[in-house]
Amino acid sequence: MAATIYDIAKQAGVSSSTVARVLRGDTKGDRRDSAERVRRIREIATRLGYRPNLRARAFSEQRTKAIGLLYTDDAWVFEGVNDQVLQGLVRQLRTYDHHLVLVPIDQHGEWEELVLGGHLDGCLTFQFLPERVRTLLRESGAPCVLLGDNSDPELPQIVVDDAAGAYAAARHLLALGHRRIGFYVHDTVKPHCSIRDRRDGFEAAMREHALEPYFWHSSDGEMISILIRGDDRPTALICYSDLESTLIMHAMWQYGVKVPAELSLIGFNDKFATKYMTPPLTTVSFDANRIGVLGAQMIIQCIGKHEAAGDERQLDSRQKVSTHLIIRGSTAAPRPE
Amino acid sequence: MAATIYDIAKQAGVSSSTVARVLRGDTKGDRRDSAERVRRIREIATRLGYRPNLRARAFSEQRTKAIGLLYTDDAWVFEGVNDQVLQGLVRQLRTYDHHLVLVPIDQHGEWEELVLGGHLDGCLTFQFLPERVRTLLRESGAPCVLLGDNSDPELPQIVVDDAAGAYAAARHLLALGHRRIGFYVHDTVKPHCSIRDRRDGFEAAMREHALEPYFWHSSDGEMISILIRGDDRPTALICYSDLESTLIMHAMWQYGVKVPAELSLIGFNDKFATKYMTPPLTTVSFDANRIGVLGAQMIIQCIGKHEAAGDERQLDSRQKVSTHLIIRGSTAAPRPE
DNA sequence: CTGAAAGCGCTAACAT
DNA sequence: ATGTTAGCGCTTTCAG
Repeated sequence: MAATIYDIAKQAGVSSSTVARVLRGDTKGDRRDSAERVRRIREIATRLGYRPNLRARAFSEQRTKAIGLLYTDDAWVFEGVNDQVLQGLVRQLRTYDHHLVLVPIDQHGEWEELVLGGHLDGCLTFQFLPERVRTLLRESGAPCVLLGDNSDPELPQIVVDDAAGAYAAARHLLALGHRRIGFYVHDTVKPHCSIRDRRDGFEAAMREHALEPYFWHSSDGEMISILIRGDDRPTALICYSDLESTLIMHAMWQYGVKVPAELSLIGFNDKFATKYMTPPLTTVSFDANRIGVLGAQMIIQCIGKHEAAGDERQLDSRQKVSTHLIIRGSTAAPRPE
Repeated sequence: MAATIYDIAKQAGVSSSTVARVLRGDTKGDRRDSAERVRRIREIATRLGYRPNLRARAFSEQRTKAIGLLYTDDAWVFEGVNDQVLQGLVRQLRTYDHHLVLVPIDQHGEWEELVLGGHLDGCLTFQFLPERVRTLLRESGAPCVLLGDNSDPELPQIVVDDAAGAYAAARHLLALGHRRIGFYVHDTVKPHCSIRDRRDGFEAAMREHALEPYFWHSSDGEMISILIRGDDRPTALICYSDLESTLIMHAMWQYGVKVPAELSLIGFNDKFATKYMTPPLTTVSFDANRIGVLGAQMIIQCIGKHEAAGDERQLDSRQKVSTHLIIRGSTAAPRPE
């Protein structure tokens, strides 16, 4: 049986609240005897291997120090760059003495218990959540922060400057002399604000040159057939993510279309493997880890338990993470026609 | 303010324990008036939007339904195939009404509070943990299950049949006619039982043919220089993971060594992208998701709270997940010399 | 079948 | 500065 403050109190011959105070470090004891007592209490606590019972504390303080990461789609959390967001998030939360709980939102609604039952002090999410979820969240009173999503202006959020990234990508291609440039999103990609934002950035750059901004939201099969059709095919393609880049790069290799000589390719996200593609992929990159770090700061701030450590300045409720273009081997000037 | 069982009790004119029982479904009420009461209590609970307070319940029941995933190395959790393990784990735990907490083990030892403070009913880990961690775990009384690790025979574990996978890989190469075959591990790979196991499987196959089982544990630079040196270089390489495959495949492309004509390559793990490498990678695959599912079942079984739903048979405390070889384009018969 | 009451271990307001 | 006491909301035993 684990030791409690009562056990310590009994052995030390003091009251439990004294023990609690001493152990919390709330001891201004200047007087001699007091200091001695403090020392003894500490000593007994150590000897007994005392550890505060977190369940009791959570009950008493009415908070668990648990932050939930809500998601409906596993792939979106684990398969993209969001794994890096997760890393940053978890580590940063630990520095605030909080921990992260993974909460997949399923049909059965067990997750509702978690949220409404007060097990979570706050929530984070990568995605625009179903209306029902958002209603429940509001009801629960737990604050919620959006990670890499700007679909709900009401919520504090960490967003990526996707538009700037796509704009830079397009400008790079334009500078190389490309004119027929397309933007491609695989049709299995779930709706997300980044699609809109990246497309916007791309189109802005094209408009500046009065060029047609081709856009495809289709299966890889369809996209590939467009790319290998001889006439009027784009000479450069900006892909929504590294998924598309991978598929297209592979298909071009199969069909003998040379990258970058016959087709320039730009991806998004800079996943590890794309650096080792043949050729290495030119890609738009951003510091995903930082999204997690900022998200952690933001949710802690929202919970408002931050007050004690008031040394950090307030974060604005909308943080933007910048993007930058990494130029590698998959882009080059188009072949003269 | 959230409604409690007392609020309901007052409105229904019954005691709180009656409410608790009814809400738990522990109602054998056959008698007329009783059934009516039950109905009314339920009705009031719904109207008040009652949700059991999880913090109070955790305190009372002395368990949180939280399972911790302990890890020291972010990469090992998020960057390999373990993300799939995670997916399976989280989903399966939900079906048991438990949730997963990510617990990075850091220097500062805040994680100790979590474990020793009784916030976790059980633990899982991918890695052989530092001695100190294991001691504390034992002390805390929370059961611990190993995922894809067999380094501690005392603990229940889910392991991968890595030896069989490597054996199959080697047999495939031998059948193609290769004789100089190597096994390569990148020197940044952290120590893990799978290295030993895969190597063992490889060596077993080589021994059957009385062939020398080359083994390298080195930087990619060193490995590459061996592969491009003309004489006596291996004609086939089994890589410890897809990391090595990716690096080697890329380097061979750079140096103009044809895969598979001049070098056959086999990877491990079957990550998404390897299917789209040029050429597509022959690889050893296993159902990573299943490791998570089994891990969840195992830890729940260890916690012993499973008893209520005794419909499932006991799991043996050592589960093995099988591997199989996926033959794609990166392996072929060696060039005649 | 129902109600009363103890207990889970800690925090915090209040009294000394 | 220290002790007393009242919660926090649920589960569970024990009477009735």
